[in-house]
Amino acid sequence: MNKRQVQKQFTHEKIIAAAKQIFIEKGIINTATAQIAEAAGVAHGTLFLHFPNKDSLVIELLDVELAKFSDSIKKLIVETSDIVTILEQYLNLIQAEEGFFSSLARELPDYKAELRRKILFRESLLREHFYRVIEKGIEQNIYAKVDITSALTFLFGTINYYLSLKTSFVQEGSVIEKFKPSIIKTMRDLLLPA
Amino acid sequence: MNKRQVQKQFTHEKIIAAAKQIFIEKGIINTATAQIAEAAGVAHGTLFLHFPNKDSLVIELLDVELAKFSDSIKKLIVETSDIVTILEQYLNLIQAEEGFFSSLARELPDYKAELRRKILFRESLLREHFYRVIEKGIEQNIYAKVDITSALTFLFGTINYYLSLKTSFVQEGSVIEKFKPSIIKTMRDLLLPA
Amino acid sequence: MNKRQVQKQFTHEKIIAAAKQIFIEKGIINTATAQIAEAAGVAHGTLFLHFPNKDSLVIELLDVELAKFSDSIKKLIVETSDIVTILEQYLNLIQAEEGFFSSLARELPDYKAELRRKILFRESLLREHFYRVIEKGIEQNIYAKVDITSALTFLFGTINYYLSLKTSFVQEGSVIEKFKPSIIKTMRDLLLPA
Amino acid sequence: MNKRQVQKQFTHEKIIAAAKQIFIEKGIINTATAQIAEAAGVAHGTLFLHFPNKDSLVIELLDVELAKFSDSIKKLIVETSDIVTILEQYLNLIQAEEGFFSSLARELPDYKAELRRKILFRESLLREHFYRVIEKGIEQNIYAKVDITSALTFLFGTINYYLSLKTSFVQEGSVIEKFKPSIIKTMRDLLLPA
DNA sequence: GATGAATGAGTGTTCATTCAT
DNA sequence: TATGAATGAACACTCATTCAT
Repeated sequence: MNKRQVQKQFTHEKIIAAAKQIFIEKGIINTATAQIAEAAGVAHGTLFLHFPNKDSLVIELLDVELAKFSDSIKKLIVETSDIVTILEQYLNLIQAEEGFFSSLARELPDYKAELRRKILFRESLLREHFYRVIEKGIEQNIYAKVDITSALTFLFGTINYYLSLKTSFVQEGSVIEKFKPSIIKTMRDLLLPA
Repeated sequence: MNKRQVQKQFTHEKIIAAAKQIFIEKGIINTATAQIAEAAGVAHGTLFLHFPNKDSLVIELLDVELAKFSDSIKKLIVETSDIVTILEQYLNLIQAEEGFFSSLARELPDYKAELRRKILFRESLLREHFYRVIEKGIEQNIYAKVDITSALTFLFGTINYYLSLKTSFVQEGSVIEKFKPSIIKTMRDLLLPA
Repeated sequence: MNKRQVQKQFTHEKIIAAAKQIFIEKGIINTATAQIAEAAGVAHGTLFLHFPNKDSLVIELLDVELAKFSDSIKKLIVETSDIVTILEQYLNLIQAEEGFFSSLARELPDYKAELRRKILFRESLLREHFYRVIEKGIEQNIYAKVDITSALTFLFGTINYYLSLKTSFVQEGSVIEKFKPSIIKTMRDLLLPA
Repeated sequence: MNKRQVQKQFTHEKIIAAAKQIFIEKGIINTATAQIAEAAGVAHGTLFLHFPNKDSLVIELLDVELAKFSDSIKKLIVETSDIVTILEQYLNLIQAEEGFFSSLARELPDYKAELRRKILFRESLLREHFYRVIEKGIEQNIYAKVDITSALTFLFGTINYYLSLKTSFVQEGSVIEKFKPSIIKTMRDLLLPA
């Protein structure tokens, strides 16, 4: 990669980084492209040199971040078989990027159908992993015979709920941290009833 | 109330009614005040005579609707003691106004803090009712000893999740209807494990 | 008409008048709506209160002006039967609004198909009037048996040519005035050959 | 010419060729320089290495093309003395490059004064040729004693009119072909009245 | 000589809010 | 009380031109 390409990629990353920062701070849908460019330290027009339109920027931003996240999760799930441990670590991963996931949860319903589909598809892949772990546990009589699909929607729905309304639940600090014990407890109540 | 006041209230209601209709159809945040006024059959400026700004209109609209809804729920909960029956009827009530609740769930994260607080406060009242019913059931050894708070967040989180992403889950018809059995099943799995 | 309506119409006319002025001076396609608004002494947004978009403004401007012109022509043609006299007066009418017609001729090829069709339709009505006058003259053996349609395209094409390239033919003053004798002479050569 | 110069000229020609293609397809005024560069297979910046600005490119493009055309015409006129034959062949030459001439006619009024002057100068040279042929015919009592200058403006004006509004007169195919008979007939009516 | 990333002023259009009528 | 014309900042996006590589 020559200097030119390095420079270009650097600019690209500056834009994505600035966009991510803004995304976390206040969401990106209601942020003007001019502000994103300014935060990135590039001219407004430059943004459109790297992304054909605002949507594409958002899509790439989310795609990249979610891909990173997916990788971490996959690794995690392969290494562990206990649902509680997996859940604990999954929540830790979310907590580590809570600003990001909070914005995502908040804005998700406003995204264009295509982007929403992409994101929900990733979620469904994740769900499948959880599904198999629980399924196996049920087969081995470790977990109660629950409706796995609904149990998972409970799980994902709850996490989403807390994330999307984060600012209503905590003034500062992490929502996930605050509610982690209760989320885990309930999944345990469901899968391992006394 | 003299004639003038009657007229004023009538206009006020026309605006709220039109706003509600629009709120259900496409949400209100991305609807121009001019369109709301037009739908209400009043001048654009009239809207600002009745509401100091757009936010106030949204606040009142939601307040009124949620108050009505709360009343129905209260009645329901007083009359019944079985959580599954209550849940069933609660979901029916939501389903009856699904357009409204779907828009609410979608837009909730975008509302100003004050409005969000109001709405969540109402939800917390509701939660308390559910809480007491479950608590009683646990005391009477009918339900398992679950963490009630988290169980309820699971419940509300899930419903919120389906509502906010309604269009991703159903092309037409009701999401609540579609997932009602699974929601109820999971609550039952949680409270009444085999 | 109450004060409100008067005021509105006044603003509307101010915009149209400013637009016409600009249209004559430099054409309107390459003029920003902000400049038109400024010239009219109204806010930029006001322009879009009176016209849904820039095209509509152009269409109304041309429609109104061409309608006025058409009326004058109709009157003229009804009153006169000698083609040379008609032509002379027709050219005088164009000359009276030469700035306008020059811009029109210049921009015509750039207009959206619909607008171009509208304008050419008006021209075709005009052409019909000329057609009938010449046809009658031929029947009465006053004029030579020319192909009327092509003769008229020669006429309109020529006028259009001079108008669209006005600035290339005269530095100041009127192109129509300059070439009127030659245009009339040629039509005479064609219809009344020695 | 060394290798570098050869390369440079090659690039130069590639740009001109691409520009011509685009000019014919959709005009060049409303085409971005980036698109022209892309069509030429060179970098955007390269274009400005060969032409100080967009206008210069247009000027050279038209100059080269019109020079070629002029040569063909000159040859044609030298070889023939009958105005109808010349006219027929002149129209054939235009028709052979109708896309080019149609774009030219459409955009001509929008060009900068200097370019317009250049183009009209070439036209005037052409006109002179026609002038002399007709003048000779009149002297020899073959043609009627018409005002030659105006007759020629009629001719050029008409052709220009059809070309500039080509899309309004034919959906596909050639305008010149369509109106050739009528153009010729009218010139004949004018020069050779019954 | 060629490249192509960067620039930034400019475009048409929207919309919550104001205020004279 | 009700009206609706007017405002102007804000928006996403374009493009001829520059200049470091």
